[in-house]
Amino acid sequence: MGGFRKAAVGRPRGFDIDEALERAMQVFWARGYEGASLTDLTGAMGINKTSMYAAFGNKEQLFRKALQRYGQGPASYATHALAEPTARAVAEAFLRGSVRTTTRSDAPSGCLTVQGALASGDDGRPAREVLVDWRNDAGARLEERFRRAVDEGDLPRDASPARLARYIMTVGFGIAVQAASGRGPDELQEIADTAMLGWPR
Amino acid sequence: MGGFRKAAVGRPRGFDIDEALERAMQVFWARGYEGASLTDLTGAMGINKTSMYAAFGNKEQLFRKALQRYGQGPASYATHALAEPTARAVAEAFLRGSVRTTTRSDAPSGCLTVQGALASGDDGRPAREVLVDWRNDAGARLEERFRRAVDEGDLPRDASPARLARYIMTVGFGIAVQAASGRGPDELQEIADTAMLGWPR
DNA sequence: CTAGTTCTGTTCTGGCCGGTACAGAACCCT
DNA sequence: AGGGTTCTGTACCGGCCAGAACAGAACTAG
Repeated sequence: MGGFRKAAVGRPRGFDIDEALERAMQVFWARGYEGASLTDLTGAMGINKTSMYAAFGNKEQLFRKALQRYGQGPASYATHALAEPTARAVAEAFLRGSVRTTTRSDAPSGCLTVQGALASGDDGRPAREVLVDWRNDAGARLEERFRRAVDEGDLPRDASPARLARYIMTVGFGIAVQAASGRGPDELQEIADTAMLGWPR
Repeated sequence: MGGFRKAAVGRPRGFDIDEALERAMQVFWARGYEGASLTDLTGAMGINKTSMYAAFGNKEQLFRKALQRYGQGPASYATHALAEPTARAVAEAFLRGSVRTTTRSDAPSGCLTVQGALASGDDGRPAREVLVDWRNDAGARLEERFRRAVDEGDLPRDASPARLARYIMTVGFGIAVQAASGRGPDELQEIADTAMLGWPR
């Protein structure tokens, strides 16, 4: 009884909701939350406003869906990196992933979660808050992974998981800013390598 | 024979142009270029639109003036740091300055040049470009200083000034993002210290 | 076929955006 | 005093914003 995601009755949707979300994600990625107007979004999605509202609710909910997709797609490196066997390998994979993701040729430069809403007017506040949470979550998962590494003896006893996680996140954010400024993948990977020079041995 | 900055004749300006610019800078700092509306700006400046247009030209020129003031005021650490005697001291002073500036209690969190316009709509493009230039300039001056350090034997022969400068800039940007996410000065200084662990000896 | 449901395109809204026109106020110089 | 100049306040502009109303189209279930 009930709980169908998609209704079996009524006029069928005339567009691919997944593809439309992908396009919307790219627009948010390039222009940020407030910088992306409904006209920009629906234009890229190939639908009109009414269809967008029917399918996603409103602009903010569309953004949340797009962010979710971002986390499962382009930013999945942040999760996959945690599976590396050592803390060093995790950090390296994380930074390598951030370099690749922020300099893809088929997507905007930079990181959606950084560009999305660092500063904004009042309308952008909800987006800003959800992005702050998103970034903090990513840091917390990294910290947890490093804590495990200490427990396993992979990191020295006196290493601070929180400190290392914050450091790696910070470098990742910095890489995103540099990518948005137009730096290429080679320069950024060099930065990532430099950042690992001080890693505990 | 002309060239007067301020006219000697006509009704005198009814507000302190310097103080108004200071207020405008803070609004741009907190909300970014596009996020700061003329209503926000003139409200904080204590004047109305007409006066702002008469004094500064338009929103973009006001932003440029505010950015200039930012460089000479809150962000002057970037220049002062270059005067430190060693490359390590320069890097440390630069990061320390970025931590302090992005976590001042009397100013918005974060860095104006990062928050101002990372991503934006079409209207924000000029601001975005001027900020990219600003950030690149800061990196170039750091690189030049490190190059001198190599010449002086202060840094090892095989050290890459460009690489080190980009790394320090990247960490500075990352710190700015973290500050905007609400991190406090102690956490950020710890990050800065961590970032220096890999510095060439 | 009809009724019910859902999607689509057009049209409209009130509000805010950056920017301007204009009249009057406040000053200097003669 | 009077003219020239510059600043200030009000009122206004077209344009875009996010969002809603509504009619009709396209489907399923009976």
